[in-house]
Amino acid sequence: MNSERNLPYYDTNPKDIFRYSRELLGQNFVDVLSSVFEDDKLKERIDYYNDPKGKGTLGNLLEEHYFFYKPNSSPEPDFDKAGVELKATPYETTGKGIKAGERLVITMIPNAEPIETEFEGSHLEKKINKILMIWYHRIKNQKRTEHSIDFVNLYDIYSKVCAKDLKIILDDYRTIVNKIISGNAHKLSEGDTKYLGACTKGTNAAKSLKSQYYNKDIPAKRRAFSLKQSYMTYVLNNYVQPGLMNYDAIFSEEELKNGDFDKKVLDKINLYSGKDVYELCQLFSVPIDSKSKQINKTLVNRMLGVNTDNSEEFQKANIVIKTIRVQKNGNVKESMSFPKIKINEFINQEFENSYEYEFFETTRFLFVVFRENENGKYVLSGSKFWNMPIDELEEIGKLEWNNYKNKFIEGVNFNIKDLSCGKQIIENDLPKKTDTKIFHLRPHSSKSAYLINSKRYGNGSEADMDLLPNGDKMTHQCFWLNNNYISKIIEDI
DNA sequence: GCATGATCATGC
DNA sequence: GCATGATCATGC
Repeated sequence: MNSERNLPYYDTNPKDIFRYSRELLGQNFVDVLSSVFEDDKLKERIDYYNDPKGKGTLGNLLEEHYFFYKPNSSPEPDFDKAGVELKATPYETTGKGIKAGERLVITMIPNAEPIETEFEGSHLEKKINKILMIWYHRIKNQKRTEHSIDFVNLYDIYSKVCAKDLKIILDDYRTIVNKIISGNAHKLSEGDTKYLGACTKGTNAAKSLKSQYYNKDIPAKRRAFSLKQSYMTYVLNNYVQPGLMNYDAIFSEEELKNGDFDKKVLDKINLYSGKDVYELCQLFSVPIDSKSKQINKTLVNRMLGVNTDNSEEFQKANIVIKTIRVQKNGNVKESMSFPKIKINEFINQEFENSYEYEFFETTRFLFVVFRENENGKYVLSGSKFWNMPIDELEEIGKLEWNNYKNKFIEGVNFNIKDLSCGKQIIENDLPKKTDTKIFHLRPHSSKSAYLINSKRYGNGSEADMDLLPNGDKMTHQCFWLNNNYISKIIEDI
């Protein structure tokens, strides 16, 4: 069909497509349209692609008006003769550099028919093995068509640089396929896997449940295979613009030959089970500083054989290392903190689109447990990977999250309490940890600071406070994963 | 001994 | 100075 068209490039060879694509560099999407349309028609097209409710995506724009083929949702690659899939994808600038703006959605996971058990020869393989990535700079409040196209790369999963990634992607494919075949498609979550994820499709995924092929009783959200945002950030900073990020890798290609990344990680840590923190410090020549709060995390990185704060694989997979101390009495010593919230953003979100939902759905944790022995020393007892089960997140998590949101909207009341030691603490009537099962909200700042009825309290500064709807301010808050919830997760290690 | 509010340590 | 990870301290 393509042969009938008079294309400005050969669409049978990936290299020709790539060369032609590179001519986009430095242009924005208006430039692309301007070379094809004039006047009213140009204006109409620009408006069409800027309409946030419209179906025209920037990817469609390029397909239709730069590569000159009709957008389709076929399971075949976009450039079928060359076997190349086209993806326009955003990147963003952050304080620390650049990051991928989104996960890269590849192709729908079938729900009405069997899933292909082998990656090789699958629909996914056809769509993912060669991807022409066209990266545009997404800037807040800028019109979509004005984003500039800054990078173009041909991602080849079978290339040398991706060799290690492929092993992990194959692991991930197996994980997802196994969950679907066992009739658990409704329990899929992006946190289940490392580079390849099963993401929900559409903003109303929760409302558009479909019956699953392997379990007729329980419907599941429609999901798509995607490359996780954390992985895309790595691709951007290492394959597209090499040298921007540097992390030590845990494994060589040879070590990953047979897959099974998770087990190999756990083995590396469990090798040191039974040793206390003091012994481990000596073993890894880590200075012993009793006041250091991150010594255990440093030790975990050493056990994994990396000298950077995080490893390449964990960075790509959005795996977060959390060290956990369990006291003699069996209790987890502390709840686990997360980034602080911004109350005025928090109350204007729906749970399904919230930072917390996104965080817990996509993040995979490596819990490393240190248990206190009879001498009061903390001894490494083991480790496990964990991500929050999606049903807990969507039922209990949602309820608890909404209780906080509603309380903020309704109004927070304070009680100023003078302690006998001369200090003052400010109590509030937000839901308490005891009211929750999974997570609770608590202060998180360097100092406490409040503005209540125009009066200041606490030792902190303006920067320690967050604005409430009624104009009062309170110390920055963040969600904490309850220590007793964590206890149950790690009781077997 | 635990819950809750307050604060510390580190790296950039 | 701030984000992040982690831990402390008081009162019940």
